[in-house]
Amino acid sequence: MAEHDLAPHELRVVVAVEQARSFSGAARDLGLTQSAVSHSVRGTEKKLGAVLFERGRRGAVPTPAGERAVAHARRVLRLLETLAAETRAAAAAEAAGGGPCAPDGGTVAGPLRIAAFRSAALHLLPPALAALRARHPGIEPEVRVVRELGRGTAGEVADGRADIGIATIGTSSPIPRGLVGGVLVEEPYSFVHPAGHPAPRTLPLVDWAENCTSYTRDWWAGQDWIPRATTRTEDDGAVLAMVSAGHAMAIMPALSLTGAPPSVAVVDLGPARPTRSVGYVTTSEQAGSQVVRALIRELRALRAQP
Amino acid sequence: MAEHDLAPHELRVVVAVEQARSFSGAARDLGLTQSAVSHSVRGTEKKLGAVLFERGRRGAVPTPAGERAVAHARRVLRLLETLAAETRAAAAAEAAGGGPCAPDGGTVAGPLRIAAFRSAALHLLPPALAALRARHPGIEPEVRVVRELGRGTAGEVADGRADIGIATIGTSSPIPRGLVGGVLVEEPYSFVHPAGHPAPRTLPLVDWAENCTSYTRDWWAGQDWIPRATTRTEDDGAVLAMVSAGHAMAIMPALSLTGAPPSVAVVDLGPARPTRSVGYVTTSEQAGSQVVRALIRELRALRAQP
DNA sequence: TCGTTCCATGAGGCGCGCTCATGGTCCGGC
DNA sequence: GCCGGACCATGAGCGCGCCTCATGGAACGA
Repeated sequence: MAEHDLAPHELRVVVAVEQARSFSGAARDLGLTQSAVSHSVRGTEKKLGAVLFERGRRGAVPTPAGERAVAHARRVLRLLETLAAETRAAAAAEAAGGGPCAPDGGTVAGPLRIAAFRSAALHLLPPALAALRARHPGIEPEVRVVRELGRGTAGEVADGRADIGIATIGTSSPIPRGLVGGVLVEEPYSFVHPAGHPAPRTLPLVDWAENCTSYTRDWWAGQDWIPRATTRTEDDGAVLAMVSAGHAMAIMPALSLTGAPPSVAVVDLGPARPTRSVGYVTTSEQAGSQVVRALIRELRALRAQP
Repeated sequence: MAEHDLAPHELRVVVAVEQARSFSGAARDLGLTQSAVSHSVRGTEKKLGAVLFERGRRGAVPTPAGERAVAHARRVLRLLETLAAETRAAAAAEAAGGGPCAPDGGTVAGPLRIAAFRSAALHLLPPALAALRARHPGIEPEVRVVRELGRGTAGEVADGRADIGIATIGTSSPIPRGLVGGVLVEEPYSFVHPAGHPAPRTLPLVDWAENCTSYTRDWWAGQDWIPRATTRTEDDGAVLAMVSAGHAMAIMPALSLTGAPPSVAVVDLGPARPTRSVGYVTTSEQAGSQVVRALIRELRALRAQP
């Protein structure tokens, strides 16, 4: 049995090839020769005993086995970064604080890649990140907005492209296998319409692609009226703009309504209102890392004091 | 900035040094020279910019930074194993099933390191592992017997030396922080004595080091007799041997009595009998992995059909 | 047919991780 | 006190593995 293990540079090559969907492109990205990439991939495939990429005229496309390997490779690389950052931080804390030094919760440092859906990135993360940076200046957060469609932010985490994802969690989109997570806030939907409109129910309802209608469907079923028409827009920002301009009404979650202009009237839907769960998703490895835990702590703290 | 990353063999060295608490010991364990270990650790420390081990006359002891680094190193290595195993499994599934291939939950394969206390390893695991191998031939289980003393099997799991531990779970030994687990069986203690003995209560009581007396203490308190004498032996196997030979009586859990010879009489203690909980302990990371879940499933299936 | 754009392959240089050999330091024993 | 042993450190040298350079083959479009 080949006890050969995969070196980090081999993992990087495989990740780059998947991203570039081409050997020569990956070589350019990595500052290597196309030959080096070809040799490296071949060696990796030999060690694993599996073909990772289907080579074609138009580049290289990963096989199912390759997809898996790449996703894990990204996670390994990320964990190596974490190892280095946390070890350095621990050493620095030890040198500075001297003495027996707090075993945990000392200095936290290193990069933190966050994937979030739009309204969370705009309204939920900024205060949390401000508090995080204030407490731990060494952390370097990086937020990427990901549309909550398909595999959504959880997919980014599963594929190793993010350390933690801010996602909507529900029965129709549970936490995927192999990932861990938790609910941060249960936020209510409200009825929004142009302020001062005499008959908002006569306006067309607008919806947006990311909005999971399953949250509001039950509520609609219990109503004694249905909207005149339903149109669909790009995102919740566009919905808010249309409502603000007086052209539509909508059912929107609280997070999308943060900082809504006064031209938008927000009406609480009462005790039977629909709600959605917003939570975090991360990998089991990262769940143990200091940076991820620190962010979750700040997010939890916000819940009490928004 | 040194963009150098840590190679798997460097991680292995660091882990081995932590385990052996000595450079030369780690070298022996790895089949390397003491010099190689010294060079490797020094290089790793240089790359990380942190001292990982305090070298002394009596070996090497990890610094706080070293502890962190080792813990992460074990995770990285484990994740690399998972990468290889899952990639191979995906490739095999692809080759066999052909077609678009199930994205998940298909073939389960890879190493599975189990720590168990003696009687569980002897009587609980074999049927579960047999069923596991039958269902998933790709899994490579490895059972290590660990005395349920001190940190016990849970300690093995916490330290990354096992993926799952079979442990006794109770108020005096709860599931440690940071680990997850569950109860598999609630098993009763029985009174055992030499078959045909006219007055078994006159025999001395034997106990063994691993047996947590807290389980049986309450029961003894409710009895109207106390044993003539109490002696302590190595393990439950020795206890059974002494009872079988006619020299003693004992209070033993069902698992230790599996396959007891006919020379041992087992007496049910009735509805007020003491019981103990046997369960599994694993890390939150491993809890999500396919192999661990598969084993737990088999163990649960056994509960119904022992 | 030629040019372009992919990936594959063979030969050679060179860095890195290994071993061997040796040295330094602290300890306990006679 | 001095030696022997158990540690780890360090320098020299060797060989394997990874990279580059150069070249080849295959597919596609003009």
